[in-house]
Amino acid sequence: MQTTNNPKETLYPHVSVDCVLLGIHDEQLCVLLTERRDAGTDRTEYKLPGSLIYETEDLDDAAYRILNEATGLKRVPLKQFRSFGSPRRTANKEDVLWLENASKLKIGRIITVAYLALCKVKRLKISDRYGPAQWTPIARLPRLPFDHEEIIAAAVREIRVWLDMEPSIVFDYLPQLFTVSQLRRTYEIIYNRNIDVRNFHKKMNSLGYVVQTDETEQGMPHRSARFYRFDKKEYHRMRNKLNTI
Amino acid sequence: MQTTNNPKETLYPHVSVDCVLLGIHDEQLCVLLTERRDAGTDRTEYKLPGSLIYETEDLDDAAYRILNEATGLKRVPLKQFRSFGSPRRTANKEDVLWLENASKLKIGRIITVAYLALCKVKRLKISDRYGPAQWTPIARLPRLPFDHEEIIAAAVREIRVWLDMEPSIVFDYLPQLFTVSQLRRTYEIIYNRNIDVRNFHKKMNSLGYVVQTDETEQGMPHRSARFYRFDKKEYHRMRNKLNTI
DNA sequence: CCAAAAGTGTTGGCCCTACACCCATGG
DNA sequence: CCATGGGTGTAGGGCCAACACTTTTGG
Repeated sequence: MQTTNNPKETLYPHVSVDCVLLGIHDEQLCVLLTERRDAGTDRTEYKLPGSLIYETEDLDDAAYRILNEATGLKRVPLKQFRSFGSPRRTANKEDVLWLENASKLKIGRIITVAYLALCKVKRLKISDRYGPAQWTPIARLPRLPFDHEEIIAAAVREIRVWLDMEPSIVFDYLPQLFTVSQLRRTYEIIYNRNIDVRNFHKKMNSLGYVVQTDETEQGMPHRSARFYRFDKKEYHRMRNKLNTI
Repeated sequence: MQTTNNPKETLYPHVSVDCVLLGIHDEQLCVLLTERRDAGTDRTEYKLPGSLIYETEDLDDAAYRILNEATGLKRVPLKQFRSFGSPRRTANKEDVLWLENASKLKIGRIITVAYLALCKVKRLKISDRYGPAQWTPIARLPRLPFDHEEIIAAAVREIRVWLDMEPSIVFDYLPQLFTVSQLRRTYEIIYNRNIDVRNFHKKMNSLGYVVQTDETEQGMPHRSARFYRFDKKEYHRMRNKLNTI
């Protein structure tokens, strides 16, 4: 892959970054998987988007690079949530062969640092670098290489904690104008439970940073829903107030 | 350090594990630092207990090895909380020289995986492998190598979140029999705020897994306090019930 | 008897939950 | 006019915070 000895273009074959990019498609929580073509076979297998880091690349920068290569997105909040380093990660020789082939490097052991994001499905641009990407329901994952299944399970647990502590990430996911229903469905799918409609309305109206607009959703075969927007300034004002107590 | 090519005794010079071992001493939150002797000088400097991992060593196993080498403890709950991999970690040449000297390996870039634990101060046994260890108040840290100051700051934020989600870790820290005061002081020091005595008593009595014993603390120049114990079975029973809803 | 810490209840506010009906729109 | 989802209020319970006095012990 690399063509020079410039450390910015030289891979560091000991540490990788994998991104668990979550999104919602057909009312299901999905994860973005990229195709992995095994040399010499015509099977198509899937894996988490990820890559070895470069010699002088920061972990966060590597995660944003992978995000961008896989989706075309740039400013989605990404969270490092755990590192996986079991020596048995590379127990499957087929996985190692594939990686050695893809990186042109001799691979021994690899520690991977896992990142998490909530992404808009629609904005997805298919990357030509790592093969096409595909949203796959969490509930119907194919067999994945290394410990990617374990990483995804940890990510699903983690995003709920993250969303509890930093509700703004859900607004990066939604369009600028959204209805309370869209917001509620998003929560329901991420937490995998039903949420009471009235209580949810009350809650959102009490927050202060979810504000009504005068616009409504048109063309629905039922009463039209009001659009709301996320007030980022108010959100950060409230957050700072809490932190300084 | 290593003497053979056995992978169990060969260091993997790309990934290290650092442990932020927190404890309470003189009513202050402290972190365990180990001495680092710089070759050729008689200065004594300090660092977090940590080490490169071995070729075939799991990250968690490395963390427990470091815990044991630094304190003699074996079964303290350790939590991986973040990895640090800025290429600028190794910007200070003195730090790199020291590490190369200590490991007898050429060091380029290192990613470190940071772990956290709450340890009993009293049980501390001084390790002879990495030099003596010393409890140092968080509020008065010396200059530390690499990004150890940043790692400690992240650990202090993290332990509060961890304790909120997994209250049992505080009972691993306390003696088997403890008074409500001891428990409360522990919380006060970790969260760095005062806690109302009556409310705290009520709360602990309502939990179900903090149970009275018939024993009392003797020899105090004031009314003697009742000892309580942690009911581990009840704790896990309640925890499972919550998770299955 | 004094100092020092142990222990104990009540109240109000906030937030969460449960719960049922009318409204607006497109077809 | 009907099907579909949009939108609304109240009451009860649990948890938290604030707050002051009596009890026990050793010296």
